[in-house]
Amino acid sequence: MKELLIELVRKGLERCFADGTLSSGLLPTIIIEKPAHADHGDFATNAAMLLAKAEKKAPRAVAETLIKHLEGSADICDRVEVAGPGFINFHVKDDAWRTTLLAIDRAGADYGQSRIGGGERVQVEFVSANPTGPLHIGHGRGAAIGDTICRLLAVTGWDVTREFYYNDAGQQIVNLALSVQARCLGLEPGDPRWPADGYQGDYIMDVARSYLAREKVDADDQHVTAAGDPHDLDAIRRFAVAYLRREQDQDLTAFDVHFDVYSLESSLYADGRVEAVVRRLIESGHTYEQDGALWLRTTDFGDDKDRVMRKADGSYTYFVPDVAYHLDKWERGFTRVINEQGADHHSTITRVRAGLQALNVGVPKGWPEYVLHQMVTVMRGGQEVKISKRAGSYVTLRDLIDEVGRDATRFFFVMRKPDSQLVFDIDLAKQQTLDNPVYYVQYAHARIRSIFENAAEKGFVPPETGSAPLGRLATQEEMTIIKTLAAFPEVVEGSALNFEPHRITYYLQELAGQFHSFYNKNRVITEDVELTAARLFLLKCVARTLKNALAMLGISAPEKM
RNA sequence: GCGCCUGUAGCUCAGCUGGAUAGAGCAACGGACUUCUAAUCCGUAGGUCAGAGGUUCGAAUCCUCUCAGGCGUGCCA
Repeated sequence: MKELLIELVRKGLERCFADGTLSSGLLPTIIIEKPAHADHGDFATNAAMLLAKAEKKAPRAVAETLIKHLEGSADICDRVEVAGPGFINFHVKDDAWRTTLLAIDRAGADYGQSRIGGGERVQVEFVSANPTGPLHIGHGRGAAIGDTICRLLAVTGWDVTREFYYNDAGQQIVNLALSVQARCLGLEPGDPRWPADGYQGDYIMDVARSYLAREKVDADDQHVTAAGDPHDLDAIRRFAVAYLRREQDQDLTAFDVHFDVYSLESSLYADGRVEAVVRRLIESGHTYEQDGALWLRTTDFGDDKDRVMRKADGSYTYFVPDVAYHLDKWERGFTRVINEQGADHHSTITRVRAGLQALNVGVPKGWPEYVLHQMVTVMRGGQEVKISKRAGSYVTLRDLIDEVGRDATRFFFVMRKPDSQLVFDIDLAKQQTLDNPVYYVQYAHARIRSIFENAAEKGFVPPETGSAPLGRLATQEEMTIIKTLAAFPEVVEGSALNFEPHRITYYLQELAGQFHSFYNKNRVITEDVELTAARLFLLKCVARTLKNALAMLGISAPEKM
């Protein structure tokens, strides 16, 4: 609908310029928006106000001129009028609105999709948790946001690759192996022989027990059988990594999050990519030695201080393999890469980009793109649940899924825009009441299915496309719903382009609310066969749109509740 | 000190990239079940958009400064 009007206005302006009634010839970017108030019509454009200055005429006068040159508007609109300081308001015909239902029904499961991505490849890296413990609530938010962004990009025409990167080589992993070994030997935290930075969580005991029992673990990307020898630290390390990766995979699977590619930091060292990047950075002239360390002059690329690449002990700081990894992404041909991360790691952005710029291989300055999510605090019983990773006490993603369910957990994680800190109220998420938005939305879907079941018993079936007497849809509630349904593709597009999954949750709540409102005022199944058919058709479109939107969030649309 | 994020109704948050009279859900108050799911709906009340300047036809939105909170600012990741 919006596109039709943009085209209408554009042609109108061209006519004005052609016959000289408007002289500037400046074609502004035509913006069609939805006015805040219903009396201002369905759509409005500010084109005349934008042109007023160049035309040296009053905005309203420009608007009047433009309206006279809009041809074909009568097909779509009842009224087109100048309003306020110079807006042009479009009042779209009810029939034009009703017609959109046919397109929705025809599109079916594809309704809401578009091709703005043009089939371009895009890689999204998210979660990327190190295999040193279970996924916590912060990873959960990252998983939900990252996966939803992938789903949104996929339905808007991108070719999406989901990637998970993890560190299986650094000091953290050594600490992990030492911790498991300590447990194998029966040590406990506090023992003088307990490793200095050991992991104290109980899950370490599970790893040790499994290792000693010579179990075999299958992660998505790793398959390891335990050696069982408590003195073989290398074998313990390999086993522990695979074990914890498997745990993470199980959690992610339960969350309906799946990856196409796993990238290991160790592989960057093993095949020399890290060394190669260091060599190329030195050749670039952006490095120097000082205090026994090798530095990258990241201040050449907007950082506020230079950063150490190679420490005095000869090992590399974390961002060097990060640069090597991102160079690899670039060389794999991903011109578009999005990294979803916690905002607590935002300092890596400048460093990774600086490293890539220093390499001078044609990487654009803003590449890769980042979506950062702010912290999550967990509330239970009105109290904040404190997180202490060292002591091993924190709310895991698994806890949440088990306790509040996958659907509610996913909904809550994407309900706020990533930039906002999120308060995850476990009690609220668990409630199966109207306070809980995910149930509110799902209930709308289940309710419609229930109506269909009821209708079927009376011999009514939602009509096929084209055969529905749409003209019978005339109440205010019905028209409101139709207009909301018609806006869905734009909402999806905006949500995808801005990496803002929360827009879908707001849309869902709005549509569900409008349906509930309609339901309470109108009966669907009545003696009036035509009206019944029309309303069943409308509800078919509502259920379809709810289901499609929920699917974009990885949330189910239940038939019954 | 510096960088990033945030500040909108009592609470939790939207506000479509600068539009017309700033919205929703909770909480509060008052209503609606002999009818397709009351897990619902209808109504009332609630605002110095943190504050001060600026940009322009027009600012919650853009710029500057101030205040408050979070996160970073490591030869940790």
